[in-house]
Amino acid sequence: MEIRIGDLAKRSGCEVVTIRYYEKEGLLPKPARSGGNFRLYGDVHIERLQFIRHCRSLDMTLGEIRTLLGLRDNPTQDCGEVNALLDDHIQLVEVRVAALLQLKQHLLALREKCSGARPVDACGILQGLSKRSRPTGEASFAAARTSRGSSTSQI
Amino acid sequence: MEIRIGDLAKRSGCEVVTIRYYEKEGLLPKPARSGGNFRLYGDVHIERLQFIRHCRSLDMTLGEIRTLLGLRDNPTQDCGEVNALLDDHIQLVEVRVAALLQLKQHLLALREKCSGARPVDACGILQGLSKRSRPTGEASFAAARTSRGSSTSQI
DNA sequence: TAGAAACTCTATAGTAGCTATAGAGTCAAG
DNA sequence: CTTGACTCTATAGCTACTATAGAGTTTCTA
Repeated sequence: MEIRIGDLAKRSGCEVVTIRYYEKEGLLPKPARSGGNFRLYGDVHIERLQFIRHCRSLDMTLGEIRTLLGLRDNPTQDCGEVNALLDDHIQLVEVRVAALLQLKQHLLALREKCSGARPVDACGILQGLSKRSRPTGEASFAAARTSRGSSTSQI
Repeated sequence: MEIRIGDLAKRSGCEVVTIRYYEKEGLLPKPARSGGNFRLYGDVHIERLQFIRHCRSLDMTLGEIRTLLGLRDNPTQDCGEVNALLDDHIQLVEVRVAALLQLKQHLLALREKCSGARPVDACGILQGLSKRSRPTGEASFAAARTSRGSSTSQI
């Protein structure tokens, strides 16, 4: 059973270009080609792409996924590395949540400085932003930084 | 009082290249130049860069900051737009927190599938990742996606 | 069987917010 | 007068894609 890239895209819920991108990045093996040079995928590719997309839906980086795929392809050792990778990932998420919650507190504090429709000159928010912020101890919010991407659809 | 880019970097806690980047992006006005073509900054630049860095520490995008700077530079209208921008930003943070918390639940559920040091072939995590995940309703975690940047230091 | 629509191909550039590098010029101290 | 610290411009790289151009292939319809 061989399908073309468009069908694989529909099945996996990701874009055609993304599949080609994964191939270029070495996450998906190069598939066979038809007479007209179209990519032809089989069950192995379908399962592997599902694996990748599931990992992505859990917000793993392509680097982490590469590691997991490597462990899957080399099933000699024990799965301690898999556990460790996932534990690290969970911890990362926890750090991000904490940073975001603190960030939200700062934003709310700032928001309270202006409630009305006064002229911009007198706006407490803009004035608050000009000062060298030190409301409760200026943490680094780098961990909270996010992309505003479109949805990662289901597989 | 005119300082060079390195001093401004030290004062603001951001890199020299970042300052030049902000200038290129039109967030910082082009400064005067010395005889040797070095940038010379005054109080106006210092305050403006502090404003920018504070906004960045609150995780605003350069686009949002551009808007705020525009409102600051055009102080004719009321500050309703400032409020609205901040409200949007707060809401965005809330959405991200919710997405991350759900993500964490999925990760923890996955993590429970393997606890021991069994061979990778039998690892419940890898097997869980191969299946077309639908643990409790596969949300889109796009809002939780983050960069793992270095710290945004204080100003 | 011709033509058009739908699909696929490669290659390249763009996104955000920087960071890193190369290669050259400037300035102050010893 | 040389050393070292600083600055300059321009370019490429990072993540995980997305968008575009221009060409070829396959499939459907008239």
